Amino acid sequence: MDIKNILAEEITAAVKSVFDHKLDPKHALISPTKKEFEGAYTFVVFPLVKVLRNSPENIANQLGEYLVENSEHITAFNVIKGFLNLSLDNKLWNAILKSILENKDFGQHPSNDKTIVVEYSSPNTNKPLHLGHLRNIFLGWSISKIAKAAGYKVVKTKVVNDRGIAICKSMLSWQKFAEGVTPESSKTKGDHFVGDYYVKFEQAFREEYTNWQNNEGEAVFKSNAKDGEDAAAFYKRYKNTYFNEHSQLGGEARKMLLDWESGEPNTIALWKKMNGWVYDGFNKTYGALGVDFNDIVYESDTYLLGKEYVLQGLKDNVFYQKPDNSIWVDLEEEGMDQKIVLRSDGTSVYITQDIGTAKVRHDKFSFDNMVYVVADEQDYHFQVLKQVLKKLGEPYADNLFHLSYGMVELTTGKMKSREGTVVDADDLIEEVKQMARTSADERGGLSELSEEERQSIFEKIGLGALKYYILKINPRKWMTFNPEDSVDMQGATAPYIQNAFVRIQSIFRKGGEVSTDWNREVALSNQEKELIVLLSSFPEEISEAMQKYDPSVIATYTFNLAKAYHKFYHDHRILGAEDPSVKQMRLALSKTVANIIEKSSDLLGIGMPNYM
RNA sequence: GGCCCCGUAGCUCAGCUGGAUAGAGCAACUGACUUCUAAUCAGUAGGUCGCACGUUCGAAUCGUGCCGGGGUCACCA
Repeated sequence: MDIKNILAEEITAAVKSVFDHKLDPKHALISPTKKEFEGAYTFVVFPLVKVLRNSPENIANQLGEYLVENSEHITAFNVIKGFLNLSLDNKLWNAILKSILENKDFGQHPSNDKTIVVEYSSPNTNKPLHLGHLRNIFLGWSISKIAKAAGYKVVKTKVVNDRGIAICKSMLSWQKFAEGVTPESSKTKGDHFVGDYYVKFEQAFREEYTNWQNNEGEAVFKSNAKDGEDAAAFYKRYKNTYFNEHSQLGGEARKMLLDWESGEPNTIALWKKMNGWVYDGFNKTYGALGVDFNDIVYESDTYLLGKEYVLQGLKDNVFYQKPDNSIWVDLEEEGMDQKIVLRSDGTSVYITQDIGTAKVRHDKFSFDNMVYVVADEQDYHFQVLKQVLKKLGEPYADNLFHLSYGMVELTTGKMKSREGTVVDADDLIEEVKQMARTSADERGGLSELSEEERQSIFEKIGLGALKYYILKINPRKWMTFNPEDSVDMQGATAPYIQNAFVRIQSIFRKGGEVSTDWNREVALSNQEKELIVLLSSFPEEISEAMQKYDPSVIATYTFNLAKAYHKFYHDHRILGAEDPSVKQMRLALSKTVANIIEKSSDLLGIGMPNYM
């Protein structure tokens, strides 16, 4: 039972009957009436003005009169300009409330027999997760939940970048400096432990580079600097070349990478050991965040993938080869550049792997859609990937979606790992929980609960606040992370939403009992109707969030629902309602609101406490 | 320079598949707790929707051009 559908049908019938015109469903624009006007839903008649060659007021008035006369649901109407505002019968409001209360799966769309693969998180194994990863993880998790609610079968996956020069740096650094210390012996979380050695490598390398600059580097500077380029600028630009051509440490790290690629047993053993430490650490973080995956792809398994497809593409003239044997694709007709797809030595580049991974995934899951949750600095890469797959004739190429999200910046500027201005994920998680605890202590509640229960509540509140703070913003936008705002507990925040839920739980603890059996003629207040309108729109909100790949749609919706409830709660007595039927209706309404708040928040990965 | 994204209240953001007088939250100020949880509610104040043209009954929303900010254009990932 969906109000908008009911109204759309009745309005279509009215248009047919009054004007003998078949209303285009696209023109059946029905939206909740703005608060300052009388009525629950509004039909916009402007699109009919031209075809009916009549004034908006006339059309609206005639339709209104017809509807009040002929519809059992519509009790009154008013017309303002081309807006036909309709009031609905109490019986309908009560019936809708009952149907939502009774439908345990309300919001869940029927299966569409489609599979969607969501790739998110995708960390490197040389350092711990930070704030930027959190935005990625929250978005990926939420989109997975939303897709499921929208009727998809969902596969959550991540690509672990577990190989390459970066992890070799950590390995080499550990070998040189650790003297056998392990995460266990130093009581350090594994990913942080390995990250520390990565930082140590960078420090040692910087020292080495500075030394070199003061000795044989000077000659290189003099012979290679561009006109007018000063030493600082030159050495900044030259850093990579130095690493590859002069550096002792760089040489050792590259040697390690070659050993790894050739499967040298000691190197492989060290690599496995250190990555194992990192995974232990990551798993703790994922656990704390309440997220998981169905499928994990390791780059070490896939980094050679895609080559065969590229060679096939070369045969099919999708690609072309340069004299040095490197293989390229020409996308200039599509407004893009020439891109390399296979190196001259025959090894894969980034995009080669992505081509391979896409194909393998399609073979494995026969997905209909795939979403890559990846930061917007890779917009161009995904445009290219999509176009290349299209050229290769992959049928799913058009169904790839890059959920491109903006960077998270700090109030002090960009996060830079090299400058140590990165907000660590684990630290942040601890801080937000602590803030929730401090806040609860300040208001003196929850003292009667066990420490275990309190801990669980603070996790929900603290993490909820953080998740909501990040997810409420449109993914596309860059955001500035303000630590104070992120743990704000008032206004458009998770705690505000949780508080609405908790208030409802409290009512039921104080003796409220839900029954589906109440007098269906009970009159509802405007606020009660508004709540029902909001509840009814939950399935649509899910569709919209899915269609836009945007969890902020759900975040805004959930806040609006909580807000409407808080207001209702303030202005109405529930347990102390004047009439038993009214009381039952309000209990049913409260229960339904709690259900939908819980489901809707769950789509954001935010849990509801029973007390706060 | 080419391509892409962003620009709405002091701050953070909704609204953008054209629809009513552009909305929230925060911050500021005022008020509401012997009452179902005040992590709440109500009120006041706050706007050249970056600028200019155009499209039409109607533009924050669509188009074109500019201005400002960012990203990207590696045999890195």
